[in-house]
Amino acid sequence: MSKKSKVDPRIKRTNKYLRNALVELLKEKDVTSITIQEITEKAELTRGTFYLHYQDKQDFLMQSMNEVLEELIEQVKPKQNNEDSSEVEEKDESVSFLKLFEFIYEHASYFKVMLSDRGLPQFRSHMTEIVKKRVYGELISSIGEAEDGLGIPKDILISYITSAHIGVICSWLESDMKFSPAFMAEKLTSLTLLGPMRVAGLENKIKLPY
Amino acid sequence: MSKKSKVDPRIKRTNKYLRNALVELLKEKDVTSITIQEITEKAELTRGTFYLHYQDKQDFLMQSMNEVLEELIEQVKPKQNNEDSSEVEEKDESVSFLKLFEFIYEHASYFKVMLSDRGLPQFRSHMTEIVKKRVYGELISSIGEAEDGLGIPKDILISYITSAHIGVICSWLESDMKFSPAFMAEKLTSLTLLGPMRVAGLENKIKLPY
DNA sequence: AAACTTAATATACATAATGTTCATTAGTTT
DNA sequence: AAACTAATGAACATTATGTATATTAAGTTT
Repeated sequence: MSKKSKVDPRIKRTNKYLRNALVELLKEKDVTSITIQEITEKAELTRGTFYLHYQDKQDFLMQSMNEVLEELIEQVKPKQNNEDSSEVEEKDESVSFLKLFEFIYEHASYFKVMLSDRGLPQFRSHMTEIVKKRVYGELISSIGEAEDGLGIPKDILISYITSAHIGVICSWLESDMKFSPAFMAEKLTSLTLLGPMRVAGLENKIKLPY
Repeated sequence: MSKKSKVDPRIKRTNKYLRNALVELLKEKDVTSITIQEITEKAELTRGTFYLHYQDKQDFLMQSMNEVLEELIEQVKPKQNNEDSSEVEEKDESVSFLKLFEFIYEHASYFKVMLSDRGLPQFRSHMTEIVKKRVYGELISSIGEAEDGLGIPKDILISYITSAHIGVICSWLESDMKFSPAFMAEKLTSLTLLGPMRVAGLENKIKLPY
């Protein structure tokens, strides 16, 4: 049960070809209009081979999506303090957002198409859940489990922050990563902690309507 | 060129049936796996009738999406001051967010499915653009056209705020509109103006990592 | 290196959805 | 009532899907 599972290299190869073909096709057309035919053609495989591994298109899309996102979850997961370790690794929670940006940077072309409206809608919602968990974790570590007493319903707060994160990630991808992961992680954190207006330096120029 | 265009009532009827059928089907399965057959069947029309009006499924989806969203744009658009009017209607910009929530409330079941991952991905991106324009408008009215001098790149700022709005709208829809449009508009505005942490009352409890 | 095992291929086939055509019926407009 | 046009019904060619099977090729075991 160790790291290296003995998966037939032909299977690995086939999966790789299929996934690469998918990404290539997603650069040209949206996921809906891509057929299994096209995928296997571009992958230079038989259509029968596809059905040897996946039930249908949806199954294939979900599996390849999950592979990437499970890897992402691994990366972003805060290091669990080794119980035996004398050094408690009390690392900053927000480092995980840096790791998030770094991981996305590594797989930029995949994330870019999948988060665009050509990609699988489920990809976005899956990613949103992942980010939400992290946001939630950050908040709890700051304020405890306090259910209310907040000035605002918790789910609104969490949705606001989470979705803001996703939006910034998308715009970063669309700009072809104009800024470094570190820069993005820092800005994103201060946007949330200080609020967008204060970060922009517009604090006094705004009028509160209510 | 007045309001009422003389469109054959049969066409209106057909379109209505098709759109209703779509919404019904979207409650059960995702847009990808819905066929033209099913749509026309549920609408109790011939498949040939469908092709009388639309090129293909995508065309149909886009057209019905645009109908709804153009109506939304109309609603959300700030009233243009009548030049001749002695009373300049200097209404609060943020009223437009109230109108946004009210419109969505009226069409909740449609927005709910379309923004879910069963819906058209283009719907989300289209809506994001609409909201972005309004966010942009609000910002400019507060700070002028200032390109920089902001403490943060403008597109990051705009994306953060815009996407946060969409996220709050989605979570509101998913909760089946637990709160009133007015409540939502107010919370959303203060989240942005004051920042999520200040609104939540967590301002002092947080640690700034950088 | 030979024998075993399994992945990939080539091919064929049934099924389902698409998109088009056209004559006929039914509903609207003038 | 006549003219117009939308909707129907039916047929048809085309394309993608999903399944099955015998054969070839590649990887694993002994």
